[in-house]
Amino acid sequence: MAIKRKPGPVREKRSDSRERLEQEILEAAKRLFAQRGFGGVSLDHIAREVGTAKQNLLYYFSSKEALYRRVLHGVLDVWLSYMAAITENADNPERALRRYIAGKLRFSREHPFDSRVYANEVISGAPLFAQEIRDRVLPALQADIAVFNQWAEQGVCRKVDAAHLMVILWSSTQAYADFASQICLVLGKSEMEPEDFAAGEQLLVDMVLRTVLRVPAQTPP
Amino acid sequence: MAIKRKPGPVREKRSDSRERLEQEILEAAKRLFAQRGFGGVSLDHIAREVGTAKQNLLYYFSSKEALYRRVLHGVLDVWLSYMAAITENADNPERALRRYIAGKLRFSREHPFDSRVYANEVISGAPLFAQEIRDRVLPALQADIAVFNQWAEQGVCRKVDAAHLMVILWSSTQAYADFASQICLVLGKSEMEPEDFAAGEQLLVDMVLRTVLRVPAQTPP
DNA sequence: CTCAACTCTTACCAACTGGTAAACATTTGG
DNA sequence: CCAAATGTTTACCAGTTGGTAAGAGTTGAG
Repeated sequence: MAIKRKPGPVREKRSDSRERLEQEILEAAKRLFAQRGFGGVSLDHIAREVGTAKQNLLYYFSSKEALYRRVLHGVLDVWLSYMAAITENADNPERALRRYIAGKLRFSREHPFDSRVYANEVISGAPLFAQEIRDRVLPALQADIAVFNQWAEQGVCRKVDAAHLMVILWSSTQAYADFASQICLVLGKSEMEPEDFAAGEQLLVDMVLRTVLRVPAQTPP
Repeated sequence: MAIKRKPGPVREKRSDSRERLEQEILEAAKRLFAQRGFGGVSLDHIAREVGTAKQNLLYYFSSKEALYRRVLHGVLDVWLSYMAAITENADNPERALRRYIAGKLRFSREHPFDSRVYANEVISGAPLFAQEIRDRVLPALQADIAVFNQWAEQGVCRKVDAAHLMVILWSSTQAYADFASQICLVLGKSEMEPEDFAAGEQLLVDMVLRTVLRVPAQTPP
């Protein structure tokens, strides 16, 4: 549990060590915030998880809220890094949508804690997060919506309410991280497996392409 | 803020008064748990909201966890009461799906706090809730899935992965309660209006019917 | 009217909360 | 090797946490 401060044969530079511990703290904090929300986690709790003292956290992060904000910021970095598919494939709606959905589901599978931290924050009204969502998420999203509207105008796809389509895409892909415990109960498994993600992806892609595309996609019957 | 304990002209029976206060406590607790999660709310906090003392909560509910469980139980009551559409309309897939989606969205609009309490609990792994989900939600859900499979066998609708369809239906309808703050940001409003729910409903119904039905639904083009 | 049951309040408690101050230990540049 | 910068620990704090014990008010049935 407790981490070794003295490294192996090669001496670790102090700045490296600092960064490593900082990352460990952020990771542990993320896990715990994801599970219990901001108010349900104490600094002591996080510190114990990392194997150091609470006061040491406050050396690295000036307050609990500051730590939480750093976690949120990191979560958003990861989140956004999975979101570029639509604008990158603006010339090909089908590919754009397929990749977008695949990316978001990959995010849910690879970063469930990030997804849950995000969800917790939004559910509680995003008191600390609204500004950052406005600054970083909204522009990306509005670019996506603009691409949709462009497709519709060009007649290459059906006119849909792009904002609500995004809501549906988001929520159903994130559900595979946030509501994993419930999906497991439904599927009768203790843990989700790759094929479950694949099944969800296939269905969601099918639904979206049927709705959005003018010409049927080359889906297996 | 503080509630009057002395009632109006007609004297209130003791048992009525008790029940009323109990309900008030449950309501306040639900609101707060919805926003901050179990760990983020203190008994004192709830008590102040109701206008009584923390110790009085502990007279009505033996512990914080007991109170929380009661809230969860009530949430599930409401949740389930909106869920019967599919089995009730097993003879008519289109109507069943339309009503199911409409019902779940109505739940999100009319009971956002219930939805959020549910979401918080599931996100944190449903430690206290798993059994009740197994006992009360799963049967209803499996009945719905069975209806889907029956439709598919009868050839009246396309073969879809019913479990994952339910996941998508759930998550996207609940998103209109749980992620309301984010949807508002996207829509550029401070609050969602009935037409926003209607727009989401229309799109979701469209997507589902296109995917599930063999013959196109009578949707306006 | 009386008394027992019920409701609510006061007084506590030990454990924990986020946070501060300062002493101590360790590295590192010069 | 030394001093200054960088980390870590110890000691502490006032406020809050969930929970207990016991007393004070209030109510309704007989």
